[in-house]
Amino acid sequence: MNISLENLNNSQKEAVLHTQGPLIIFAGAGTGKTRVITYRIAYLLEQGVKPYNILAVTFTNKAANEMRKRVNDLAGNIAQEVKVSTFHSFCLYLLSCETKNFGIDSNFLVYDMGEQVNVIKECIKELNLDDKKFKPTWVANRISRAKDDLDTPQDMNNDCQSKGDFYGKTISAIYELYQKKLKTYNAFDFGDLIMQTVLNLQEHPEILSKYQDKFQYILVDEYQDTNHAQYILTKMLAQKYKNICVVGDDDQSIYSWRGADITNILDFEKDYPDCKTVKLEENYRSTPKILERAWNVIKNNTGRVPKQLWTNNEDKGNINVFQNFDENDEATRVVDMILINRQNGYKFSDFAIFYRTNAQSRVLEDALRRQGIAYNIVGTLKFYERAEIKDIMAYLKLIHNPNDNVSFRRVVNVPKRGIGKSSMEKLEYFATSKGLSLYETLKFVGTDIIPRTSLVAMNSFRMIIEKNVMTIFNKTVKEIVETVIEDTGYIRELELSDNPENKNRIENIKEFVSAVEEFQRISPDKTLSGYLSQIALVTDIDSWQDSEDKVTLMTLHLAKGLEFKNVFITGLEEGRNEEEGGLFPIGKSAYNEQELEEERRLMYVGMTRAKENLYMTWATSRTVFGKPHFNMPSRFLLEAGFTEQLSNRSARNVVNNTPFRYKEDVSYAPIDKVDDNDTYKIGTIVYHQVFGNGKIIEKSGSGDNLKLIVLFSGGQWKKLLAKFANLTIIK
DNA sequence: TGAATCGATGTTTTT
DNA sequence: CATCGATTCA
Repeated sequence: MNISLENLNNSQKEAVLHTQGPLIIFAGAGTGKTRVITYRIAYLLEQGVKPYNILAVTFTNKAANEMRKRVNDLAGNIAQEVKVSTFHSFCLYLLSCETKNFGIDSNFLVYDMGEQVNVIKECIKELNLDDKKFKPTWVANRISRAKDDLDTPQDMNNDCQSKGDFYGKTISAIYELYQKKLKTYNAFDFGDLIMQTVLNLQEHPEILSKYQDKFQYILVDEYQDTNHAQYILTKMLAQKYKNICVVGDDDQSIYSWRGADITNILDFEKDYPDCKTVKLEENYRSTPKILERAWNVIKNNTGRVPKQLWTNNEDKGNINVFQNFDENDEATRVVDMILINRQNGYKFSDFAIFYRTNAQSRVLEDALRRQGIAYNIVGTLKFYERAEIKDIMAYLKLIHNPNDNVSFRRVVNVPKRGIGKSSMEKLEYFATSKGLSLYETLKFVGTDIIPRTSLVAMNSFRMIIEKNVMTIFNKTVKEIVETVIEDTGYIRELELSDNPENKNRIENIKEFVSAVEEFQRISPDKTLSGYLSQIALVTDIDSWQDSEDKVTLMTLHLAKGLEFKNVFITGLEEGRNEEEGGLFPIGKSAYNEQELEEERRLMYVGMTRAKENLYMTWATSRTVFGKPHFNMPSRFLLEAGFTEQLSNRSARNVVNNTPFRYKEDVSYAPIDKVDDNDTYKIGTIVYHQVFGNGKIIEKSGSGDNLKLIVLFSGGQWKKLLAKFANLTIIK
């Protein structure tokens, strides 16, 4: 092996060659981050570092797979032994290896969000709490955040006690019961995977030491998205050798709502005072135009690590901003632009449509389907979240661990066996009083507790599980799945009904069977238990194929790390007031500086995905919950420097004749962040004699020179000199 | 027991 | 508006 570093620029080379000691790489969008990581690993191997001494952590399986593949291409088969995985699968691996030492039942499972919420519902019921006041999903969220911060139920309780937070104290009680239940069901949720790994390693220094010696070289990708628990985990592992390299971009931190702590990247230099810092600022992805606009947006954020992307790329392509009448108009416009632009030789797979919320995808899908354009939608109805898949999975989980009450409840009457609510309640009651799982209880109850017909049905259900439990080691996972489908008559039931949806469901189950087959082919751990623990960590984007010639639709969050020649960012709408909220920046985030900055980073991420053409669209009217809402253009459009745009009807004609023209206001004044005038605040609603009511979106200058940009209802806006505009403040 | 109907409720974003 | 849950009726 002989790694040539010819293909790297100086900063990249610096990052690759610094093999000993802590290193932080600020890698802006499109600056060849993955290339640096893969070269770095290859270079380490060339220097004689053993592959099994290297750990590379990413956030998605897709990123992990890609990295593994690219290291392999570069360094050859030796790279197979490098541990490349996501945080979650790494912890799963570690916990599975150490079940004995950590005192964990080796049959443990990973619960997904739905299952997590189910258990929480149970807890709320059991504690006689009002589920209106303690919304299960909200509680689940609170608990997950606590785990991200490594807070135990006791920590949470103490914390809330000292703050006098009565509500939070109750949540800590739910949290405590929830943990107890997870223990009896022998399950971990996502947060547990990380937190339990950390806690156990803290408790067992000798085992920690073993892993420190094993992973002497640690690489963390997307470091800006790590939460406290993940931060502690990497810090612990790296403590002995301090060969830790983290790669990230504070401007692309978009997961704080999931516990990601941006200070982890900003404070790295404090943790490792002797660390080396490398900034990658040369962008190889986008045109100068795109970078300039993206920069205009992101520079409005405070507390950034100073850096600015630049590029030598050819200045081609264009940026278009479209105002549309409503969301249907917007969708039609997007599809029109795809069809027009395709005549320039682009494939459908060169286009991506991004949106802020999943709900926006439907209208876009309809428009694409009308034109017969093939599309791939990533994220909404996740494959493994479909009811039919979850049903089959629940059977598998029960076979793996019959005490899993969550799965038991899910499928005891699926397909219909005539087991109703009242019978289940009786079983539940009896199980609670005996302290047994539902499945165990079923073995003891007689007709004195549950009516004969129901009991017979329940027992036939139990026999299906039992029969499969006995053969679990003689069969492949695929065979078990097939037996389950056969024994339960799941597909037969679907075939009987003439619900057209059922055809899809059957297709999905068949797809599921082939996915299981695929698992068997590639996974080293081919057992049922291996399968179940893997599958919980699989996400939609992992299986997304970019080889097909299809338009890609996804949320802006999922877009991170990807690139497309043509990018649409849709729904760029500013709300008119705090109560109604907007779409992007979403909801109340426009009124909270921290949240607003995260929205801005999300916009930045979206824009920097584009290689050649960027389209940004918004609609004056958008239907929300069946009611039309009137919005104004997003402030991000203004920040980017677009104060004029191709408007509704005229735009389409302009576009058809000269497709790639765009209007922009190059003299757009830089935004003055100093708020030295309290009369006119950003967000203030004002009245103008000619234009009516509007909202102040931006301001610049001061005193007599104070300039305001006011967006008036109806979507038009004006730059006004405050001195002459004679505005009346409404609110 | 289970299908049907009514009403409340909700949208960020997801490993 | 669409989905989920609870309540009602066959």
